[in-house]
Amino acid sequence: MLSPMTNFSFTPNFSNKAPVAHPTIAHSWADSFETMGTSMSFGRNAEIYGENEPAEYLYKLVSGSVRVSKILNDGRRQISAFYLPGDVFGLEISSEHALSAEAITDVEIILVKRSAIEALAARDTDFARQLWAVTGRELQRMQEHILLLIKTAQERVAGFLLEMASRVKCANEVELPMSRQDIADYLGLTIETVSRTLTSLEDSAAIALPTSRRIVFRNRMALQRLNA
Amino acid sequence: MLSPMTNFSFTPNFSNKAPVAHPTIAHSWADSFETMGTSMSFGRNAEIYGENEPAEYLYKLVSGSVRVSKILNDGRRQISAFYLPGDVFGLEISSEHALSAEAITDVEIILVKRSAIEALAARDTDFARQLWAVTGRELQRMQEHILLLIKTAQERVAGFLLEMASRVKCANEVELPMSRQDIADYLGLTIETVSRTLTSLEDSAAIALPTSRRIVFRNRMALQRLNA
DNA sequence: CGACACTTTGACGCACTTCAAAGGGGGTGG
DNA sequence: CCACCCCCTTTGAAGTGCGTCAAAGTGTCG
Repeated sequence: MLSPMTNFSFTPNFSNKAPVAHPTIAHSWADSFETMGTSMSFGRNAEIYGENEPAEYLYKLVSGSVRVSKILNDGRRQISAFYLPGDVFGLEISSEHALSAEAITDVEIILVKRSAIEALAARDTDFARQLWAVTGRELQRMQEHILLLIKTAQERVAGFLLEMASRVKCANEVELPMSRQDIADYLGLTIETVSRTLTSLEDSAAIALPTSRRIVFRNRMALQRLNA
Repeated sequence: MLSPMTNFSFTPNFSNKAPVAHPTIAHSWADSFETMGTSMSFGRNAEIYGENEPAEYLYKLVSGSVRVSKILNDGRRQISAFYLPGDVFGLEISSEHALSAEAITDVEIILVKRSAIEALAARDTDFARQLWAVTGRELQRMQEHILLLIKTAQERVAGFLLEMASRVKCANEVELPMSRQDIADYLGLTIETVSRTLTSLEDSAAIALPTSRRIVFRNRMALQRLNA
C-alpha cells in the first residue's frame, strides 16, 4: 500500500544568517521569520523531521512542496497536510513531533528555533497575534480535511482539486507536485480509486489531464457541486 | 440520516459576574477565565452558537456535554468535536463561526468576550502561552480525529471509546452523554453500523453494555489492538 | 397503558478495495 | 537513436464492508 521510498537524497545545505538576538521589532511576520531563520535545502523524498524527534523548530517553505504524514502500525500512511511555498509547518504542541515531514520535490526551507519564536512572541504582541493566526488557519485547514474524509470518492477528489487550485494562484490549471499515492493517502482512498475517479472526472468533461500531474479545469461548477 | 431536533429548550440563564476591566494578572488560566466570564445555562439540544454567527466569545464548559458540528448542504452532519467539563471551545480564527455548538445534555458554561481574551493575552505573556497551548491541544485532537476517519468501522468505534475513556477519569466504565446518531456523525458512519459494531464488540467480550449509554471495558487490550 | 424517541437487528445492494496485469514516460546504456 | 528498464499510472474483474431500507425491540415519560 505504501510505495517504497527511492531517490532518498538528503542534502542539508546550510547557509548564513544567525538568529538576531537584540529585541528589534520586525516590521512584518514574514520579515521576522526570515531574519531569524536558517535556510536549508532537501532533496526529493528526504525526511525533514521524523516522528518522535524533538520538535525544536518551526519551518517556512520557500520553494517546493512538503507532505506531513504518520505511519500507522499496520503500515498504512495518513498524510495530514501538504505545504506549498509560503506556508509554515511544524506547529505542534508537544515537545516531540507526532508526525513526520518529507520533501515531495526538492525544497528550500527556512527554519527558526521554537525558543526564538516563543521569545519574540513574548516581546512582540503583534508577532504573537500573527503566530496565533497561523495556528488558527491550520486548525481551519484540518477542519476542512475532516469534512473531505466523510464524503464519497468523487467528492473527496473534487474537493482536493479545488483546494489545490485555490492555494496556487492559477486560473484554471494546476501542476500537482504529489503522486497519486500521496493523494490517496491524503484522502483516505486507494491509489486505484483516485486514478479511476480522475479519469471519470475527465470523461465527464469536468477536467482534462494533459499529463498525469497536470489538471486543467474545464467545468469548475461541476466540481463545486460535488464539493457539498 | 439526520435525526430531527426535538426537545429544543433554549434557557439562557444569565448570572452575575461582569468582566474585570483593571489589569490584574490572574494567578492561573482557569482563574482568569472564570473571573472574566459570564455564566450561562442551556437545556438539552439548545444551540449555543450557530454557523455564520459572529464569533464574539470563547466558551468554557463547566458541566454537561457539548457537540460542535456542521451541516453539509445535502443534510449530512459532521460532528467536529465533543466537549466535556473543563474543556474550552469556540476557538475559531475567523470572525464568524464556521461550525455550530449545541448542548448534548443540560449544560453550564462560562463565556468570555474574545476581545477581553485578546486584551489579556497582550498584557499577560503567561496567559497568552496558555491560550496557545489550548489551541495546540485542539490541533492535536483534530489530528487524532483525522486518523480515526481513515480506519475501519471497528477501529473507529474502538478508538472513540478509548478516547472518551481517557477523557473522563474513570477506570473501566464510561457513561456516554451522546446518542448513537451523534457517535455516527462524529465517526463518519451510520447509526446502524455504530450499533452493529458495538454489539459485535460486546459479543467478542471486549466491552459490556449494561445500558445503551454505559460502556464497561472488559478487555481494553483488544480495543487498543484495534486502535492501530 | 400508550406514545415517543432511541436502539437493535435483518436482508440486500453498491461503492470502494483488493488482486492482477497492462500501459505510459523518462532516463540510461549500448 | 533505439532499446530496455524502472517507476508511476491506468484499467479490469472479483470480493467485501458499510450503507440503505425496513421492521422489531427497549426504555422513559406522560
